Amino acid sequence: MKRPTIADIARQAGVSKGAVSYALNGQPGVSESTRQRIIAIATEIGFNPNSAARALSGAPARAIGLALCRPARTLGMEPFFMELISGVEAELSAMSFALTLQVVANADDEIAVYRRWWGERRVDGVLICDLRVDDPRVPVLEELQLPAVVIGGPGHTGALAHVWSDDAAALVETMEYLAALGHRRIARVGGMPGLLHTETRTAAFDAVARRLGLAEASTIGADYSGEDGTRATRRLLSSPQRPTAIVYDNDVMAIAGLAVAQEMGLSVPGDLSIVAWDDSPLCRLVHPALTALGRDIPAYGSQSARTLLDLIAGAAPAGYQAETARLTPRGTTAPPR
Amino acid sequence: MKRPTIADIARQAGVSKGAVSYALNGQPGVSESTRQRIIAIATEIGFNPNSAARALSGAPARAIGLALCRPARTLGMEPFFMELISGVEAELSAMSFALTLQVVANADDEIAVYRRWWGERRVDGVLICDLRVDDPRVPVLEELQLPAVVIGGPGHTGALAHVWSDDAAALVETMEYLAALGHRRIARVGGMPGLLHTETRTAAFDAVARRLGLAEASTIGADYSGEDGTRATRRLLSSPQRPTAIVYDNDVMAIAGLAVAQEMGLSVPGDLSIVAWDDSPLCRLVHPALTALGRDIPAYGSQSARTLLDLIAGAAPAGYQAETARLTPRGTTAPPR
DNA sequence: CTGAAAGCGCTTACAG
DNA sequence: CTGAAAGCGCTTACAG
Repeated sequence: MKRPTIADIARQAGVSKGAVSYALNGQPGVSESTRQRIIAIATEIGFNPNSAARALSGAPARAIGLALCRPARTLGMEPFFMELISGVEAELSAMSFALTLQVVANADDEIAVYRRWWGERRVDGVLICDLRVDDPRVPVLEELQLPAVVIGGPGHTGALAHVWSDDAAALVETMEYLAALGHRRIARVGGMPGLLHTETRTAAFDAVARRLGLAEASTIGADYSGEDGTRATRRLLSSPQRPTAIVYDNDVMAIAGLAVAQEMGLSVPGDLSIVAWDDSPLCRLVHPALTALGRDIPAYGSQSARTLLDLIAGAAPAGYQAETARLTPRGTTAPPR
Repeated sequence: MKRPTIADIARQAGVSKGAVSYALNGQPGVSESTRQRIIAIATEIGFNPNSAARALSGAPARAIGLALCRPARTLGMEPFFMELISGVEAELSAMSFALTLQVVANADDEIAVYRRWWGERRVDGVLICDLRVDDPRVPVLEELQLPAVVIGGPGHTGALAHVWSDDAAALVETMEYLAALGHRRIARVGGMPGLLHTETRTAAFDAVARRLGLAEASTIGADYSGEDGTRATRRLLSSPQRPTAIVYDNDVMAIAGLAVAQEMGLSVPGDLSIVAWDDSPLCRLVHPALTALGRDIPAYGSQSARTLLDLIAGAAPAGYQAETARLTPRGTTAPPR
C-alpha cells in the first residue's frame, strides 16, 4: 500500500500543498470552506502526516523520551513504573504524542541516551526518574536545552521543571501513627542511598524519631528488591532488641518482610507491625493486607507529562507539587504486645 | 547548542556530504583513509544523524512499536510485561533501535495506532501481544505490510512471524505432577477467554483431565487481576466438593488465592495445593513460596525483538519456538490430606 | 485568501 | 574513488 501524502490531497482538492498544510494544521491562510473540503479528503483517504518530514521541517517530533535506569530484576517487580507509564500515556495519547522508552544500565549510558536523542532530534523532551543528590543528568540537560521534567525533588533539580510529592510529611504522619499505637522501637528499610527521595525520607525519619524520643530508630539501605527486603528484615528481627514496627520504602520489600516474619514464627501485627510505601494492588493481595502509604501514581505520571508538554509548547520551567501520600491502615499494624 | 550535521563534517574533512554519508554508513565509495578521518571527526564533534532526515530519505526509522491493550490496573501488576520489555530493550539497544510504547484501551484503538504508525512512518515494525482467536489485528497488519512479530501462537497468526511457547505441554506436566501427588479434584483459574493462550490452555486442561479420569476438573475465567483471583478462589473453595488443588494462569491471581485460603483457615499445601503460571520474583516473596511454572521472559522478549529486526532487514516471516515453561515445586504443593 | 518556492538533513543513483 | 544533484514529505516565509 502506498502512503497518501499532502500532494495527493492537494491534487484531489485542486489546491497547493501549502494550502493543505495550513488547513490540516489549523493555520490561517485558507478559507473555511477550503479547509473543510481538505479535511474531508484527508479523513477519507486515511492521511497521516509523515512524522519524519514534519520533524525535519522544524516541527516537534511529537515524541517524548523516558529512560529507566534500574536492573531488569527490580524493574519487572515494581508496579510503580508501569502505573507511572500508564498515566504518562493517558496524557500523551490525548495529544497524539508518542513515548520512546529506553532501559539503561547506568547513569553514564543514560546521559549518552539523552545526548543521542537530542542529536537525532528523536524526542521533544524527556522525563527524568530516580533523581539523585547532585544528579549529573541535570547539568547535561540544562546544557542541551532539551525540555525536561524531573519526577522528584524539590531541590537538586537545577533550573529544570519538576513534579514532586512531600515524602517527608508522609513519613512524619506514619511515625506519629506508629508512636500513637505505642511503638518505641521502629526501624526502616530504605531505598537506594543517593536517591534524593531516599535521603529526604531518611532525614525526616531521623528528625521525627529524635523529636518523639525514639532511641533506636535506624534505617537499613536496600535496593527495592524482595531479596534485599528479606535480608534486611532478617537482620532486624534477629537483633537482641528487635523492632516492633518496620517501615519499608516500597511494597515489594514490605511483602518480603511479612513473609520473613511469618517464617520466623512472629505474628503480624501482634509481634511486628509493618508499613509499606507505595500502595499498589499487591498490598491487598497478601494476608494480612498491608498498611500502606499510597497516592495516585497514574495521576502523578499524567501531571508530569502535562508539565512536559507545556514546556515543549514554550512554558517556563516550574515546580508542581502533587498530592502527599496518605496512610491506609490495614491488617499489618496494631499496638505492640 | 547547535546540532552538528554531515555538512559540518564534510567542511572539516574537505569532502562532499555524500562522502560523509558513505563513510558513516559503511558503504563503499570512499577510501579507507578518508573513512577513518571522517569517522574521527564525527566522533569528536559528537555527531548523531538526524533521525527524521534519515527516515525521510527512505532509511528505516530505527524504531519499533509496542501497543499494550490492558487496563492500567492489571498492567502495573503484571511483572510479565516489564520483564518482556527489558528483554526487548536489551536487543534493541544493541542495534540502536528505539522502542515506541503505546497503551491503548481496546482492540479498535490498537488497530488505529498501527494505521497511524504506518502512515506516519514512525516505526519500522511492531510487536503484537495477547493474540486472540481470529485476531482482527492480523489481517490489518498483513494488508499494511508492516513488519510484525506476534508474541504468541501457534495458529491464528496468518502469514505473520511469531515467537511462541508450548503452553499445552507445560500444563500437561503440571497436571500429571498434581495427579501423581494424589490430587483428584483439580480446578483452574484461567486468563481472559478469547486470548489464544487461554483457549490453548483450557483445551489442554480438559484433555488431560479426561485422560487422567478427573471428573470435576473445571476452569473459571478471570482477568489476571488479584480481585478476580480472589473472587474465583472464594467460589471454588466454598463449593461442597472443593478442589484440593488449583492452577492459576498468572502469579498475581495465585497470590490472591493463597491469601483467600489462609483467610478461610485452610492450610496450604495441606488442604489446598496451588500452582502459579509465570514465575516472577513475587512467587518467592510470599509464605509459603509458590510452586510455579516459569520461563525466561526477558529472553522471550529478546528473541521476539531479534525476529522483528531480522524481518525489517528483509528476512522471510517464520515461526520460532521458545523454551517451554518448567515447573518449580516449592511450598504450595503436597499430597492432599 | 492562495500559489510557487526554498529549505530541513539526510541517502542514493548518476556522472566524472 | 569522489562530487554535484535530486529527492524524501512536510512547513513556512514570501509574493501575488
